[in-house]
Amino acid sequence: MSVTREKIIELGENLIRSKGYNAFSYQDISTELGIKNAAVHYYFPTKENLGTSIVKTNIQRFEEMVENMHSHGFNERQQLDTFVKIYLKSHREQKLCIIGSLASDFNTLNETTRTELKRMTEIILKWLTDILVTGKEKKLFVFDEEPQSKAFIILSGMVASLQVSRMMDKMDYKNVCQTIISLK
Amino acid sequence: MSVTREKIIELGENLIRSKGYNAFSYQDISTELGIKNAAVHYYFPTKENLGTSIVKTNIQRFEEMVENMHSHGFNERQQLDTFVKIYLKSHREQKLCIIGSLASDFNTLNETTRTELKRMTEIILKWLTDILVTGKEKKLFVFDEEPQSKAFIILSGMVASLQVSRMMDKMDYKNVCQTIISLK
DNA sequence: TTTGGAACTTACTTATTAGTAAGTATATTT
DNA sequence: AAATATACTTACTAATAAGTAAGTTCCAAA
Repeated sequence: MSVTREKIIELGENLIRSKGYNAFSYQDISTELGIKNAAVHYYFPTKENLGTSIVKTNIQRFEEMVENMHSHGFNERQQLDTFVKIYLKSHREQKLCIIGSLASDFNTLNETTRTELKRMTEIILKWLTDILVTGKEKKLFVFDEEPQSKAFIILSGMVASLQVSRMMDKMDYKNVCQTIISLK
Repeated sequence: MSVTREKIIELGENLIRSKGYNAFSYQDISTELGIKNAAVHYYFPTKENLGTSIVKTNIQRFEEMVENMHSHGFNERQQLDTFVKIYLKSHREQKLCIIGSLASDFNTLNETTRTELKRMTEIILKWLTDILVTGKEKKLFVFDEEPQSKAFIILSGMVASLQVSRMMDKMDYKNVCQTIISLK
């Protein structure tokens, strides 16, 4: 695959996560890459195309991470910790996650991008739920709630704590993440 | 105060909460109100003015709600339930809360709107923390975490559950809220 | 050596945006 | 009755947005 194409996706993702979908333009990308506006359209004819590709890339990256954890024999706790680490990194970079950024602009997204975003959310929630169920069976986690609700709350907590923490100066973000998962 | 002015603020708030700050225009407002674009600028010269006024109005509304609860002798549990009800209503209306919507666009907001949004977040978090502390003293709530962390997690949970639930079809949102506060 | 395609640029168009300057109608005050 | 203020409209400007059509450069295959 083309290097420029990959750079556009990467830059687009970072722009969405820092400025938001409706605040970034093809000009932002082309200027940064030292190419012309039309060159971005060459790879992604419309902004919808780019948006959808960015979400698809994120899904792929997540699935690769999960596969990677399996092949390394990570247990459920280690897998959950790895997931939380993604958010710790986002917090350090002062960026939102792709779900949180696009969720706010959901009503302005086109159908295909929406569908992919929904799919991504469902994939993560399913993975989280599975991990919670198996981890509980293995007595790695202790909790009383429905695994599905618990998964939903962990994801919501991660997504919004990035958003809210951006508005708070002093914040023990790591501690907040620990409390959110709070699986003894 | 002018009726038109109030209508603009109300409409602007709803537009931010459904489309996002960078996706709505003065045209959206003027068309809906049957007035001209310039009439909106008459009341709010710049979009920054409008954004700031919308946040300020929300702060005022929140403070009035708190005063109202105090004068009605609501205990801490009743107060927390009232707070959660705001989010249940938002969920029914398929809208985000003002904090969640603007948090995503935070980096594109001007300084004054940012400051007001920060102030609003701090006011809510302080109120939540106080309620948790007092409610725990009165043995209305039982929890082990730091009240500040708990307050942060409750707010984050409410904010993001609106965002994430918008992407999920079937959802027991009320149950999720109950689990988030999960104060026995 | 030509042909074809990939990766662009040039040079636009059209639409929409925030914002403004100057004017008008109507009601209120002096 | 004249002056003033309120609440707009008319008619713009300048900037930026997404998107496109046609051309160019360069490399690799036939």
